Amino acid sequence: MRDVTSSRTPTRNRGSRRAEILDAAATLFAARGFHGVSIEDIGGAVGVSGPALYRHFSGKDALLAEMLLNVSQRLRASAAEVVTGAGSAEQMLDTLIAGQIAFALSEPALITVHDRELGNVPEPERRAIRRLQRLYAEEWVTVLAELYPRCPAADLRAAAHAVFGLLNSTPHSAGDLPRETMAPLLHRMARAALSAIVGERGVGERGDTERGVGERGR
Amino acid sequence: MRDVTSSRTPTRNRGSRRAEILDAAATLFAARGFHGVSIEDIGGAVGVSGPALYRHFSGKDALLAEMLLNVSQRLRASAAEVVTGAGSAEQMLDTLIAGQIAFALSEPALITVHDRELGNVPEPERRAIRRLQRLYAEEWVTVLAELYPRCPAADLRAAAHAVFGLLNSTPHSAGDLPRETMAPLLHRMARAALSAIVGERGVGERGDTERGVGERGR
DNA sequence: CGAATCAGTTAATGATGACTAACATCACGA
DNA sequence: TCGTGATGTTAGTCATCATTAACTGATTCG
Repeated sequence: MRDVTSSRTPTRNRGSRRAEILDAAATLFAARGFHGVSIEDIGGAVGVSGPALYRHFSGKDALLAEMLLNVSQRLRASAAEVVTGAGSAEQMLDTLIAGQIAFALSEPALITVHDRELGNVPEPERRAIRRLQRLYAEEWVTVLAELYPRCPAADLRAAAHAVFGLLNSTPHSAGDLPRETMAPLLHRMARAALSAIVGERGVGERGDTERGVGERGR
Repeated sequence: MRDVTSSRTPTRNRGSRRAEILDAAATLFAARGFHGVSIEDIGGAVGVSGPALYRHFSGKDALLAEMLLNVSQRLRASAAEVVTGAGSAEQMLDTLIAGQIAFALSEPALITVHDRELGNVPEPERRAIRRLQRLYAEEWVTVLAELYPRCPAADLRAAAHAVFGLLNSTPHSAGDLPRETMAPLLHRMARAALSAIVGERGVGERGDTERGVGERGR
């Protein structure tokens, strides 16, 4: 359904405009949020003005939907490939981590939009995206379950999401470190965080039940 | 500047409406984004309709500004208190982590809005908020620098932000685990992630330079 | 050479939304 | 009791914005 690059590609410069628009829109959405960006803004960012977008997308919603669908498909496919392939669970986990880092570092805007704007995707494709996201997370859980068989799946899921948060934080603290330093640092941190899933007593076990920070405004 | 609860408090139920509005707005902003929420929506959420808000805030921007300023002040003050107080660096770090977890778990909406919507705050207070956020991060860096004196400050900063990402991920993976399980899990993961700042060779050092995930759409 | 289609353009149109104005309560304090 | 100020209400106003319409220039295929 919904033919991408309808039937034959438009003679000369194939879907380049389409990709250009998606790219510019991702950057803008990441910076100002879906509703903070106008069709005019997106058009302007690629050198055309306003309603030219409707030659490529059926609307702003559809643009966002395609963008997120694309991202979640890429992530999911790459994770599935890793987990289906050969190697120990340890190796798989390292490859999953490396893949997520590479993605977060090379496409920070997409990562940002991907976990912020799902709520603005219209319903048919919203479900599809959510499903792909869930499948992606489950690939991680599968590998983690092999490494920590005693651990409840819910804990593994929560831990996986926490690591996503860790790895996807790069867009926010961007630019401070060169990629060659940042990537191994994140990898080590993610690896260590996951090693801590199992509940050894005595690390920092106290204090988590304390009240909220600075209970003033109540 | 800009008197909160102007001069004397309004006769009966002091600033309760104000707080109520801030609370409802935080939830809405977290769910649909600043521009995705209308003044009517916010009013409706507290049982008044529309422009009643202007009796309490000078505008939508000002509402957001006050909300974020409040959050960053609370976070910063609590961290400063920890670091200024007594205890080893290890203890301080645990207390910082516990504080951040408590905040993220008890006020997920505020945490979400806090690191998404800064860009929509008008300029006078935008700088103030950014400054407080920076100071908060620097409290962490101070403690980390004591624990890892050989490590460049830039790395520590990046690591701190990564841990913020890890801890603040709770709003997204919300509900899966009870707080009594989630809090210690996050604490252990954060602690372990920070222990990995120092670059031991041989953990997962390969593979981070690989290409982006599923290099299709190019 | 056409005819068709792609890819743009500018000018409506119709909603929505932030903010203002003008008017109503109602609880005090003098 | 009267007035004053805090707090609401409803009905504009003015912008902004997504989307559509009507039209134009190319490029390619027959």
